[in-house]
Amino acid sequence: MAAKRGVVATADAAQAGDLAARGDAVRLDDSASAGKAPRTERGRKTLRAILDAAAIEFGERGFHEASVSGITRRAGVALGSFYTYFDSKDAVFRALVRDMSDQVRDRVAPAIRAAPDQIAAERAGLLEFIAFVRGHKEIYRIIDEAEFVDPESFHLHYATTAERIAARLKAAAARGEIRSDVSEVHAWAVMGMNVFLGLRYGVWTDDLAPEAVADVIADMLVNGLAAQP
Amino acid sequence: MAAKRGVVATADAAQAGDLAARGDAVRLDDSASAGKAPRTERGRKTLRAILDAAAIEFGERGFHEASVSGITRRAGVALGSFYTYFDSKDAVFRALVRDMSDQVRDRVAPAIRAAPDQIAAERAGLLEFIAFVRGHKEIYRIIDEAEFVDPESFHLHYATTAERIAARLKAAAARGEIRSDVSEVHAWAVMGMNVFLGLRYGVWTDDLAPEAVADVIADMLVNGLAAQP
DNA sequence: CTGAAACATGAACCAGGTTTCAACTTGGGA
DNA sequence: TCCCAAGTTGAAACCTGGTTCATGTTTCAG
Repeated sequence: MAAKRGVVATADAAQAGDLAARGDAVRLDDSASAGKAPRTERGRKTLRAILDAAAIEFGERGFHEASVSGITRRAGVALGSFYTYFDSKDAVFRALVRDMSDQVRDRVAPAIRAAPDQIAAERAGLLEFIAFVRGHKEIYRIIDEAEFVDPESFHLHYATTAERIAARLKAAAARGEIRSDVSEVHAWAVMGMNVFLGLRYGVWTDDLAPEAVADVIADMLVNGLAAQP
Repeated sequence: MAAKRGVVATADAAQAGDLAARGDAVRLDDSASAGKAPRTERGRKTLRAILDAAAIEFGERGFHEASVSGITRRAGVALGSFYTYFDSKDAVFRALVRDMSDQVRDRVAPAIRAAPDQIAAERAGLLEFIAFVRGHKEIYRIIDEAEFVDPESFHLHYATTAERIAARLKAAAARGEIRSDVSEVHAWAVMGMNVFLGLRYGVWTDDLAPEAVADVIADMLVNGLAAQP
């Protein structure tokens, strides 16, 4: 768990520490609504506290149950300060969805890149994804709820994820590592598997090691479900 | 498209015709909140109109954007009549989630039962599921939003679906039709694939025939992703 | 036919939460 | 040191929509 960062970081907000720990100032500034980016260090700290608090508030209560006053209370700032950085409740949510989507990608991509072959890559990707989810159980509530609150981001998240999977499968096929006829359908199948396995073994319970899940799936990707010889 | 059923069925409500066409009186009576089941034919018609309208309203606008007055307007009944049958907005939603969950099962199960072997069964199940989804695009919005509005139903829906899949895979394994080590992990993988393929090829666009999707997946279940000899 | 139960109606009530705003504080550059 | 743009504050205006309820209408068993 990250240490507190100044007086504005309440105990609650500190729980989302690594969101802030990335310390990505450019992306942080982008997160605020247009024309509302902070201009001083003080402002950046407040924006950060609000974003961290929002991730927790939305994750725990869902978009509609969540309240702006709940966010500011967790962040330890006044209600009005929220509107210094965001135009609306919707706006923070949108910022958060984009941020979460980016975080998953940034976390999973390196693991995939480091794998020696494509089956190992899919295994590593799933493994890393489940691990990520265990540390960010709020991600499902936020991305799933985007279907209703911010459909564009929802669509974009899954469309680009599927495209990324399709691209890497096709590249692997070109290298002869997997079957040559891989398609968008395979990509969506892989994505669907991963998302549901993340929900079941990442969010719902920790009763099975991510490695065990990844092993089963890697084996299934190689051999299918057919009876083994 | 089903024909209108009496004056209370507005054009909008009639779109969800087959919900009513099942004409399952017992389940319909269950749908109302406790102690609010209709006792006359007139009451049953009104409840049915409200349920049909609710499916459309929730499907189009999502739970929170949807309004009780929107439901009653579509159903062609007064606002107060809603509370003759349901205790709250949450209550209709809950009734609808259970109903949708049952509908999917009732539609997919026979197709699976009729298949000659387990791979054919999985293919038929996916095929039927995509077909069902194309006729009920609102199902994703309703079941997905249950994660927030009615978590128990959401959990139950996926937990029981996964159990059903696991059970049929294990039975097939016992018959020697598929690999003998199938587990809950395989079941969740299959479910995840199906759900996402339904979203992509059932809800998002109709650009690929369900048969084509099902063929690709059936082949993948037999041979995996590994390079073909 | 008749009356009591079931059903229908929609204006009004009300709680809860978003957003505004005018007054106040802070901090860093000149 | 002084100044002012940036940032902070929280009470209250404002909205929205769920729920209630008193009144009127329909149904059907006896």
